[in-house]
Amino acid sequence: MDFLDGLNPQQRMAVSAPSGPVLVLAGPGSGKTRVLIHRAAYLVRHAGAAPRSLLAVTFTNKAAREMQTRLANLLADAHGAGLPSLGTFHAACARILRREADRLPVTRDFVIFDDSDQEALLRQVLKELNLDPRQHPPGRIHAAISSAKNELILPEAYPASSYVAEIVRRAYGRYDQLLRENNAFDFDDLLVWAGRLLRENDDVRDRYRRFYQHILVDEFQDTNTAQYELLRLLVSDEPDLFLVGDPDQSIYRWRGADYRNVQRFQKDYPNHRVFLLEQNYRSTQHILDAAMAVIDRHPDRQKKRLFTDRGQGTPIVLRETYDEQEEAAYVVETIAALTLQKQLEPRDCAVMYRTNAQSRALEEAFLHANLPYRLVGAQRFYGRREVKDLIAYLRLVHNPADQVSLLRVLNTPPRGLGAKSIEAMLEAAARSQQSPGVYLLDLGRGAAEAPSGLSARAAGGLASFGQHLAAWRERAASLPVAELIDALLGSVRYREFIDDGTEEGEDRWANVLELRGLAQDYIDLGLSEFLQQVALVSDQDTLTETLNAPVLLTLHAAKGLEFRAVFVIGLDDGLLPHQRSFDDREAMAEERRLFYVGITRAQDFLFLVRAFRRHSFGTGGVCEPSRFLSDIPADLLAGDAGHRGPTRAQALYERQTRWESLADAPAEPRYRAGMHVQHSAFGDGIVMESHLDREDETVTIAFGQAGVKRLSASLARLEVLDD
DNA sequence: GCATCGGATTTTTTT
DNA sequence: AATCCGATGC
Repeated sequence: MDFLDGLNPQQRMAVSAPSGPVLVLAGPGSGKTRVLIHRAAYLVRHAGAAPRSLLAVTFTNKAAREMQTRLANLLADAHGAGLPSLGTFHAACARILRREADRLPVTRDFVIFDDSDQEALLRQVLKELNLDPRQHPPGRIHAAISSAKNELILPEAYPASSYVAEIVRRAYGRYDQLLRENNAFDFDDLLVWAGRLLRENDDVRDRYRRFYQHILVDEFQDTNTAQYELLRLLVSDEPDLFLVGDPDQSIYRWRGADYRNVQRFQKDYPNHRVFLLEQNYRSTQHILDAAMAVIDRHPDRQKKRLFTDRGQGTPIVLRETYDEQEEAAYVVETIAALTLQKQLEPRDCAVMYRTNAQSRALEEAFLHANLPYRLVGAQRFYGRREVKDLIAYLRLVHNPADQVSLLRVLNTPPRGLGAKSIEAMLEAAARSQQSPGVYLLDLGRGAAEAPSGLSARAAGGLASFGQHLAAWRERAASLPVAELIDALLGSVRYREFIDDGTEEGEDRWANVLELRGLAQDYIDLGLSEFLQQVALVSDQDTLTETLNAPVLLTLHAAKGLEFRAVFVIGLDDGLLPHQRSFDDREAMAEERRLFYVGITRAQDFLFLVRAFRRHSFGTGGVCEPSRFLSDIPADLLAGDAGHRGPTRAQALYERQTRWESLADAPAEPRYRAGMHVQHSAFGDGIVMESHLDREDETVTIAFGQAGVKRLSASLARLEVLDD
């Protein structure tokens, strides 16, 4: 079969374009991922490219994974020649940096600092510089440093244009220094240093240029300066660059993304070709018309005309509710009604909002209705304390120079090492010109002098920690990660610390075991690769595909997804567009695009919802409808936009009756009592009970070895052996 | 060294 | 309103 079949003429032209710089401007739902994947396949099948000479980069792991699977299918019989390199910008950079570590101010064992590590390090910096973290919030300084890095501005070049800027400049310099001392890169460094490596080492650059002859980029509108420069360094003078993107969907400006890279590219590569994908395969014409009405108000943009052959569809519903409770109730009720009428499945529905805080009212409403839901983002698995603790232990074992991790675990669980002992230890380490971790190792085997002025107990505690660390390091060299974790947890009696017998304690311990299970799943990965995996994979992936429930997510998180029914809630001026964007033209334009992204996620049904009154920060206020709403022509809309006032009692009553009928028609649990399952850490077991809760399925299993455990189905990776 | 209290803070967050 | 951080007191 020819894989150009099934593509429309525009898609086909883009896919089979001659080698060279290509820009595909693709409207929402126009099959841009499809085009990217087919282009990769085309290069291998028709242009005779070696799969390995392809590099495809995406922004999310999810996109990378999807591409991987689909590409593997397309290239199924061309196996043996290997598969293209495929991953996120950050993962690709980490791979390169690891390989070329001897040219860098870190060792091959460097670790990757995430946001909370970065903030911890910044707190340390502020302390050193005698700055009050209240007046200079670490988060804000971190943001400033991050955008400087994304703009490729080095600390020395950071403009000290104001007092605050001077503070940032100094913090930035010291922060970077400390990162090197910790043998660490932060997220942004991965891009910055990969670029630096290629810029400063001609031989390395030539090597990669020869190796990657074809580069493909997804969501190009979201690249930042560092990423764009990196691309320029990676391609030769006659580049085969295939970029896919949509400037109308650029929503990460505040993270340094610059859709003007699209224009920059057109200027830098005057011989490029542009392809426009305008046919939409996702939404009804009503939805597209509304989307275009919103985005056409956007100044200076290349106009795209979106069309579909899916027909007009149903009108868009605009609904004004009294407050956020009624807003949430309306959403739940409507989803309930749609699913009861069998118009669609619960999983076909999504609720999108501007800020995470808005999920709260929704969660309560779903909870009250006894309906399950799936929440994207918010409470992150890797953000949980116990998970971070364990990762910090592993990182310390892997890289004793990692001071941030050391300080995190040194007294966790408490072992009598308080602020004073730690200070003395840091001082002694500095005096012996060692990183604190290495110093503790020395102290453990009696090769270093104990810190002065400490109680025997504290000094003993430090030495004993050093001995433990040495023992773990020894084991790390020979044991799989999962077994190292066992040894570690056992020797610090972590379970006793975290699991206090309450339900919460059990959950915490279960999270620890899930991480262990993950290590078991990636049994082939060494400690280094495992840590990198953990650092670069976010848990957007925790989204359970199997649970049949509506999805709650921010508009940002919704990009790239589609649902039959979409509710965009909180359409109030001040929320969308967000108040903080009011006085910034560019920011307002981005709010508009954000709304556009939300609208264009919908396939069949679109609900736009707002509340007359909204409680924020304790004070309840009356709000105006979003200014974007007036851009949508009235003839596309249905609903009761003029209806105001407290209909709560009535709504409450209705809710009650509908929920009762719904309670017995929830989504199906995946596991049933009596099933025989296998867990990577606990072995074989029998399911005793399983139920759906808010965003997941909780399974109670009796394991032969490990006893009875309650696990969450989305994380546990259970394998069903037989029912 | 740990618990508790008080005060400040509150956009979005691919990696 | 709720949460998180830091300082204070035991």
